[in-house]
Amino acid sequence: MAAPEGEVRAPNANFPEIAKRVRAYWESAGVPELAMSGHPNGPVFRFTEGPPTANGAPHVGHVISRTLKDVHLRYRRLRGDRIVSPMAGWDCHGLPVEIEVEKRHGLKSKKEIEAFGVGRFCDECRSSTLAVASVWEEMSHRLGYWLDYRRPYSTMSAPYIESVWWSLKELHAKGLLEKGYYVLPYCPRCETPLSSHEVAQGYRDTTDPSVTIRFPLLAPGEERPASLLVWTTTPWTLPANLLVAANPTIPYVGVRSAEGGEEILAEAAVPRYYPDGAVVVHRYEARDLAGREYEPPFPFAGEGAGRYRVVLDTMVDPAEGTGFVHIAPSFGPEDQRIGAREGVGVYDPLDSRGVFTRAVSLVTGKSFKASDPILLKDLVERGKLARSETIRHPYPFCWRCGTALMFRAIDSWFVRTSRFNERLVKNNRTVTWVPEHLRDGRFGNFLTEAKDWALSRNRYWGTPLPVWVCPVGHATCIGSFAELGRRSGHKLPDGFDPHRVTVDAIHFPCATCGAEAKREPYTIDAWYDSGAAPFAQFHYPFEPGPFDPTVPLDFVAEGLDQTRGWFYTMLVLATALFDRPAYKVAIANGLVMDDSGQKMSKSKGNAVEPLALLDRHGGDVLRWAFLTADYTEATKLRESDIGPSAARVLGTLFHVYAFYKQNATADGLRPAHEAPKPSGLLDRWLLSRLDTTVRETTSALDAYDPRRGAAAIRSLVDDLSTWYLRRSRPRFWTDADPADRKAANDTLSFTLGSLARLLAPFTPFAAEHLYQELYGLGFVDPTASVHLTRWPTSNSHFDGPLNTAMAALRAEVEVGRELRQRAAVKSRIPLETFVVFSDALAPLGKAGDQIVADELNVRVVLRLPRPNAGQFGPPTYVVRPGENGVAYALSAVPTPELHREGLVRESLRRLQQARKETGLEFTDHIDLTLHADPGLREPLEAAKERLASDLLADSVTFVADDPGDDPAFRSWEIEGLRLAGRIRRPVV
RNA sequence: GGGCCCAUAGCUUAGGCUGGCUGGAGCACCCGGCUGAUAACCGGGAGGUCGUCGGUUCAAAUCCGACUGGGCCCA
Repeated sequence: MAAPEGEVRAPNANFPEIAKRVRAYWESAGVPELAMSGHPNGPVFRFTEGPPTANGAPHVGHVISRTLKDVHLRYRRLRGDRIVSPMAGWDCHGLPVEIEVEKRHGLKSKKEIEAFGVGRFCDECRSSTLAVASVWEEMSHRLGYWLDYRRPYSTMSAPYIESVWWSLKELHAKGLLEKGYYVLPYCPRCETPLSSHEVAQGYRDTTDPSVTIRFPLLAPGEERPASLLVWTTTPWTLPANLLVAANPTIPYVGVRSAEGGEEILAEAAVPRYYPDGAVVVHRYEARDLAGREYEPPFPFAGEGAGRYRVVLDTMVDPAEGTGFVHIAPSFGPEDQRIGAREGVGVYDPLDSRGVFTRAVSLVTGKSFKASDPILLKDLVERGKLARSETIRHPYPFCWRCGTALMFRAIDSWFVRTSRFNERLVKNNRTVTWVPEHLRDGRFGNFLTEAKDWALSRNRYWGTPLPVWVCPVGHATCIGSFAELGRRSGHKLPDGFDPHRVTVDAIHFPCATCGAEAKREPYTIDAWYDSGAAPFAQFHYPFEPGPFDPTVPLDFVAEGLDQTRGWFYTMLVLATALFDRPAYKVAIANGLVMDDSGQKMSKSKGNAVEPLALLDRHGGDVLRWAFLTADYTEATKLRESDIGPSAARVLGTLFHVYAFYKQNATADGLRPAHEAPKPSGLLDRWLLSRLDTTVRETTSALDAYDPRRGAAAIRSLVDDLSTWYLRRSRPRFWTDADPADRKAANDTLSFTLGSLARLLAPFTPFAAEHLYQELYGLGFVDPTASVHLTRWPTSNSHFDGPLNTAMAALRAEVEVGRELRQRAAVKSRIPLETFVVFSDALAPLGKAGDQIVADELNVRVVLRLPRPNAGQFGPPTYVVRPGENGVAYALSAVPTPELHREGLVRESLRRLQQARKETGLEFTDHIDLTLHADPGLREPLEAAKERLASDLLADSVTFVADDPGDDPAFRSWEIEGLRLAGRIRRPVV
């Protein structure tokens, strides 16, 4: 609905517009730079920006974590801290970048990449990397997240890589970086192993075969042919079968099969396999079966010592399958362990792309997954397939390219995190987690079970693993470019690029044996790069910088998904390198859901684009919405809810400011920078409330709970507008008591200025706008920014009893209003008496009673001892009991005199409205001409002086003749009496 | 399959650790008032099995257990 003409609206309460204007000021005046370089001698507040993947666009979840980070950084700056470091950062290496370049150039395999040229490929990766950096920066600017974007750290820069090398050498020297041949999750498309935390991101439900195969026991001489029933969901691993494992703790039985043979399985599995009943012909202990030999399902692996027999292992789950597990040591971690124990070697018939080699003639040239049906068909033809079904279960896929992963044994370099699990746990115990339960819950559990970190990747675009190995196998880990130059005998050129090709080309004689050492052809997990950010961003230890290896970061914040990612890798590196926690406080925000509670994702099409969202609402509004929601939980983003929550606070505050500005016009009225010392009740109360809010907000932000701080501010703004200002309005425009007007002006302006500073961390644009406007700073001087001021301190105005008494007084007023409504007398008509029957004193003495009288529009507020209550009652009074034996009574009937006064007030209100609708400012003088019916004319004439002063009328003239429908007049009917009035600007 | 977290009015939520009076508040809604007042202000009203079931207790939104739904993580 359109606003009625002439209605006064809060100016400039368009938050996206305000944000634009403020941003323009910040950028042209250089405010962020000044703020970020401020307090050079202040206490150090250690922070590191978690580097976003530089080729992935930001999503709404990032808006939350960036808001949380910015709130605390701004707060610390206002407290006088020096933030080390406010550097923005980019995570530039790794598969995501490679995959994008592969797509762009239509490269489908590593072979094609090598044909394309590794150097050229890496150049493409490098240049594609920062393509979305500008989107991130724009998002951050609109959100008001201040970082140093001009000198960001980048995980692909040479100094950064050198720091990473330094750290790897440290780990190597401590024996924590080792090569091994282990079964790892492996992506056949990317042709590289992945780490467990990468795998964790890619589980999806999928349908696989669920088949039971007969493994005939070799039992020359036995009359009845017996087979082991072996269950698997990966038929493609059967050609690599070398053993069958049984559980030593459970009983097995032989059951007569349809063909008359015997099928052996765990007794517990019988009901699942033979729901219609089974004829048990034999009972076995597991140890009876141990050592029995069987005919392998496929012959390709060939003979080998100890192969194709039953072994015992407790890892066999009695509740699943048949109680026999087929063991292919190259394709499962447990399989590898058992195979190694039994000394049967490994057999891996797949090439690096997961394609069967010639050795398995049946499926040669087929990929592992595609081989399942062919192998199964062959088993059927040979009568080996006992049962064939499908199963729906979670299975891991490559988190970046989506290909089904496999587990396979492969050479890889590891960080031996399992050797210092307890220290990870111990260091984590010192961390203040928000939410708290993460510490010993999800994150803590993960640490206890942390496995070795498979660090190496058989890829191209990443930090090269700085390990050179000679043919004998002596490994040399290089910890700096200088060391590499020394070893190789050539000084490295200026602008040396420590990536593959360049680094691969460097060989040197092995320090131990003199043979030529070549680099291990791996890059490292990009998560290691980001975990190194706290020190590598400073090129530690090669350059003097603010990094202190003995001290953890004060604060980090990221999405909950980073518990396995950045939060984890930082902790691992801090523990391994410096034997201390990585951070003191860690905030993890929940994911953002759409308005129906579904996870947002591009594929579902329900993702909200953060730039568009910021455009529509402005950074302040979005920040406020997220800060006042429970951001530690999954947060539903309902766009219709975003606006109102902030408008409630900021809109109200801007209105109060607009009121202030409109009235602070008298000579000598200036906004107060220092706390005034007013004597008036309301002023003292407001300053006390302000101080309460300063204390509460400070304690909330100190405890990393911005939500509590925001609630405190909201409460103050509400009290400011709906009580202080409502009760104080006339003080701002009457010249009757200049001292009082100044006191009101000082109190209000000081409170507004303090609120601007309190809001600065929460809603930086609106806070700046209010501050600049209030003090008339003009949006030009960078040093005058609210973000360069100091955080408000608690002052001497705090007055607990005053806060309590005012609350009690407001409760009395509430009761009075209720009674007035029961009396059915409009507030405009004054009533005689409001009585409080209580033994307690008036909450705020006479001044307080005056407020009550004004609020209720009564002549007198009486306080009487309780026993008197009986003398007051209907019909003269409306009464109401209160708490603790207190009672209230209000005159129910206005006297004729009061009624006349009500008529005057009603007329005044109409005329004021008319003034406003005529388009006059409050300061414009008028000439007023009135015609009224006799019953109205008499009280109006009696109140002529009041009419003149309230309406700023230089003349008030009564005319006896009804002006009729003269368009210069407006007319009203008041309680059945006619009033007509003409408002004119005075003729000069 | 295992673990962690969440559930209070149509919406956003306070309270929960430490059990105790009619479970507060804001938005939206209805009635009325007020206005030198904004996305207003003031009074009143309606709206809650505090997810469900069970247990402990004189007493449970709160403590315990199970379940349902949602989210996340592990395997």
